[in-house]
Amino acid sequence: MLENNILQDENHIIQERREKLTKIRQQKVAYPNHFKPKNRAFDIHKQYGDKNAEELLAVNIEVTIAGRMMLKRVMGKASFATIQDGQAQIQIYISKANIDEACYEDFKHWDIGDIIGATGKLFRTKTNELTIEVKAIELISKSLRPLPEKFHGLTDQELCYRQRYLDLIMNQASKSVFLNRSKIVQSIRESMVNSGYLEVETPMMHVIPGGATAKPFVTHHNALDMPLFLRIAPELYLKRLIVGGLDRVFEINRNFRNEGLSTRHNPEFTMLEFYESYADYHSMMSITEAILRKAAIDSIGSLTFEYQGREVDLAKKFDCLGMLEAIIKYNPQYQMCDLAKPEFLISELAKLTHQKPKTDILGLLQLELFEETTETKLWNPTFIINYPIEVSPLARHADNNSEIAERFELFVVGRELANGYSELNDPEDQAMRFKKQVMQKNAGDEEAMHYDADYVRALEYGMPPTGGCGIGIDRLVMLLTNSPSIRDVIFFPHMRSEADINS
RNA sequence: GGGUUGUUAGCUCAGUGGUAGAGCAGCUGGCUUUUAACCAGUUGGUCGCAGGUUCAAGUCCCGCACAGCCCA
Repeated sequence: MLENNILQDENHIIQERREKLTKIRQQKVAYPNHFKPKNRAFDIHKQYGDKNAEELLAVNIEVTIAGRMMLKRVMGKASFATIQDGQAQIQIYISKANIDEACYEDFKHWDIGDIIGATGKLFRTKTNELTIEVKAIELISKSLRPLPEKFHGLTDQELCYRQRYLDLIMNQASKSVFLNRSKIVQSIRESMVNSGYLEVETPMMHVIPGGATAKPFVTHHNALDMPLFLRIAPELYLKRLIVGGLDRVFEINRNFRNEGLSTRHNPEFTMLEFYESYADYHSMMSITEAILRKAAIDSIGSLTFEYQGREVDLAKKFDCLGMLEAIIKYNPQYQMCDLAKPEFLISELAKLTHQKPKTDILGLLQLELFEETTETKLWNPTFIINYPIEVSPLARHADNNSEIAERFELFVVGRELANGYSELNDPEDQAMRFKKQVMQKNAGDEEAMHYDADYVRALEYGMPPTGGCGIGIDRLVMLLTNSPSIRDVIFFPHMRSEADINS
């Protein structure tokens, strides 16, 4: 059955190449592991890119490279090929006059996509291209599948996502997105470590899913015969560490949410969360600004850039607005007094969404109206503060107003990028908030939180006042790499299974 | 979940109800400085899957799968 499926997408090109491979196997080790490249194309260009033909001749530099053959031009007794290694491409020149005749004949039958190694000295061609004049060349790894067409490359989005390896071979722009992703994550680590934060790892499998309002994935532990949930957020564990006295902690890791897929949602996504004792949501906003600026500089080298054709400016101090203020600022048809009336909000939301809101809780209605009318209009970075307490069950309430959480969310290009607050460290208040969540869950809200008794117990030992924040790494990478879809910044985004490959 | 567009050779794409096409890749031959090399010849198809209408379907109709975009 398996063999059947493997053969299913065989074609005559693959057949030809298998026959070539069979011949290679008869002569030598087909996939040898002895070739050691001494140079990389990027370094060669960097080091010798400014040397002219005479200078190259004078210094007589010999290099040894290995990589994938991307282009091949055979002209009788001499040929050119383009070799691509990790970072760049370089041209090689193979003349029958310079190498063994049998080897040259072999080379003529090697395919685009094959991985080869070559040694030779650098020179410039008539058209002034830096090129390696090959004196020894060998096939290192035979490629059985044809690469996409050399000019158009791979453009089918679905294939780019499903066969990312092929996308990375063919599309330098795609590779560059992922190089930037790595730089961004590295930059964030530096920001945190430089500020005295300790990088930690907390469980990915939770007995009680917590730290966010979201549907979890469920799995089962056989030996203990118990259900386990893939984590929706690390928050409650990181704050347990704050209770334990690790006073500045951060974690960059995956969260899992059992929700729909979209250009902004993948079921597993990467979050940075960080917590600092004796800090509050204002200090978290400052740190967030600093992290984003450093990440932009360290990856793309600028604080201003385009996202999907429109300028984004991270240089100016980020705007900061109350949630209700923001609604009114961007939707002047509303009055502040209206936004305190549930019946007004219900009728507005019904108009906007063409369905009756599922809740009559004031804070939830206000948040929903904000999401409907305002969120997408927040293009340049804007902190939204003064969230209703009902939608912030883990956040401290303001000292002078028990209805308002000391919480912010950061929006950029109309999307939520970060969420932080002064953490709720009053164990009795937290117990009450969990109880309210449980009531909502019992009333049918699948996303409401569970009661986490161990977390309350931890708070009962005393947690210092703490500020905490989460930043969506995938969305940050989208922003800084001008990527329209979250799938463009995740190597292997979740896809429905292919009908014919694994069935 | 709804709307919409797409799915044709390994890739990129044409295709007016009447014999399934091109370029690249592959194969054969030619060519000692090419640049998506070039020239000549040539192989390769379950037209996403399954039904229907029709003398005749890649093309029209229905359903399904997968994907893109928009909306929720």
